[in-house]
Amino acid sequence: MEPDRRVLRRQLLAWYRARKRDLPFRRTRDPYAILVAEFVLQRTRVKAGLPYYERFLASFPTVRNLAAASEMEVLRVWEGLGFYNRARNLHRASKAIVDRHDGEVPSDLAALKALPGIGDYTAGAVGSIAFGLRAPAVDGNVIRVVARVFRIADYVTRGPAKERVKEVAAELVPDEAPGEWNQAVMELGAIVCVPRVPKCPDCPISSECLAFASGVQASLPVRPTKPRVPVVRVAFVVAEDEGHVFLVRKGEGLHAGMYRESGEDAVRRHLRALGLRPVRVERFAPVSHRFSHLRWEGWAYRCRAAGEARAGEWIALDRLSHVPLIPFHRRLLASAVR
DNA sequence: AAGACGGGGCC
DNA sequence: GGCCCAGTCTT
Repeated sequence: MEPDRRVLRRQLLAWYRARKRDLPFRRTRDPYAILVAEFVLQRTRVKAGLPYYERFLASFPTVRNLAAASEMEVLRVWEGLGFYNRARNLHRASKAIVDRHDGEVPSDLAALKALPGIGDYTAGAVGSIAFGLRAPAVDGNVIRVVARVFRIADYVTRGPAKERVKEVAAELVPDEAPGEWNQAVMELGAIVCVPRVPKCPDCPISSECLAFASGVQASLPVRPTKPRVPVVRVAFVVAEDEGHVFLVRKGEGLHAGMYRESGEDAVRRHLRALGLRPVRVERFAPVSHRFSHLRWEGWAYRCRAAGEARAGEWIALDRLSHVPLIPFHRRLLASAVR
């Protein structure tokens, strides 16, 4: 028997209103603050993103503030959170909002989705929470809750199961308080209907849950297993030349927009291009770092160069705190220049 | 439809 | 060590 939509809405909304966490982005009505929160929370747990949300708003309190900042300043605030294209896209979005929408976050779905970094989820979240639009916001939590309550047992990443999840999620959104409803489903997925061992005894809608009724909740939703993590051989170099460190700003790809050390060969090439002569290169520390989808293995080198750098990406040691680095590089540099 | 893109939490 | 997370963009 199908879950009762009316019971689902009533029970879950009542639970949410009584038990929701007191989160800073739930205390504001400012569409810009809500937009910032949604960007920060893309593929990121509330616990991990919260400090960054606060820090970001403290640094850029208004959309015009953000639009006026440089990309480097924005990335400095984002440093450590990951998925750095989010920061670049949010920055670009702020500029578009100033240019095309007179500095006001647009209040319709189409205009929201036209902004860089805003897809179906974020448009629905901002639209419903900030502007009361009856739009679904289907994130990982919603997929999990819907797959369980409606016992959707096929791969939710593709095909008809994916469509069914989106369809059900959209149909459940009530006319009244759509923003509260979307947050209620996400809240349930975040603290009760959790991935591994869901807390069904605490669940306000377990009476309507088809997965719970048949005891299969822990095995839903179903996702294809992911490919193996490749190993990348690397050589990182710290070049010492009167206190300068050689850094390369990444254009695109991994860590786009961040500064990082280049590989040994690239450093030698670049040093020569700068009119410098690599004099000595010595290995000083093994490098082993695992990311979510790849692993670095190799060595870090210290090198000394002769000559005087004319120009290029030389950053003085005492200015390292002013450029966006990934945390791994910051730690490596700290150990290298100690 | 699949792959790229971070980093951290948790078992 | 593997899985997952308040996703989006590009092939």
